[in-house]
Amino acid sequence: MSRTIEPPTEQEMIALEGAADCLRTLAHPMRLRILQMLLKDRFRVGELAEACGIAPHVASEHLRLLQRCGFLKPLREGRNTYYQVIDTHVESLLACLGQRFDCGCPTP
Amino acid sequence: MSRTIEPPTEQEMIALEGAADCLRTLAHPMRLRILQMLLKDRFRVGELAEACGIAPHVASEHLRLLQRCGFLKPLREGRNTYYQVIDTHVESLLACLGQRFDCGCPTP
DNA sequence: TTGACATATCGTGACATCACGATATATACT
DNA sequence: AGTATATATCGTGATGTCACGATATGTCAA
Repeated sequence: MSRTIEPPTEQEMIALEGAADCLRTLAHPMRLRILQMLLKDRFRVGELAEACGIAPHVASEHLRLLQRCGFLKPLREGRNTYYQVIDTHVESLLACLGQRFDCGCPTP
Repeated sequence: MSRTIEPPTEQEMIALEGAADCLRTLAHPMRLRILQMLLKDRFRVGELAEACGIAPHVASEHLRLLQRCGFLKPLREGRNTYYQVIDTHVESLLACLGQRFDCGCPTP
């Protein structure tokens, strides 16, 4: 009946908080769609906004959040900003999601 | 420069919303820890609470949320309730997370 | 039946997230 | 310089999440 059960260590807590932070960032339909697209190609903010049916400045905010988690990197070209995925784990995460739902990485 | 860009269809939106819902549920340090533990063994509510350093009724609430996403199933035995993982995708999802952070599925 | 234990639910207040409009910056074109 | 385009940032109000205390249900044991 009694198993040795320990509360989480400081280190464990930090890792869990980090993972939860990233998941919270992923946990938005439009941010998922943005990542979906960026896994296939690079896109400008305006294009992503259009593809999500949202205003450009809202897309910009989503991109800022995704960037903060280290998923994306902006690449400025003239007055356009292209975003691209720089985290290799994003692809496998979205692939896992795609197995459970009809989204994530649409593997053709 | 111009690519054909379509706003998301109704069906895509539903899939994305569903995925985001589940991610939002996963996106909590204690829920992640609960899933970690339940992937290895079955535990009672009180044990999970102790392992997370939280009050039993708070753990119960987390379990309810995880259950609502179809991750868990309760198994009543007397006055104890054991929870177990019933979604096969949880393991691979947590494994992906574990690769990026020092958590998820601690594969020994 | 009464009391103790395990779990679940409810109401509440603190705090975070979200999208919007307005505005700011930065670059290109003329 | 002056204007248009592309992104980014800021302030705000609506809505959602979280943990807490109090309370309810459900089960065993005496």
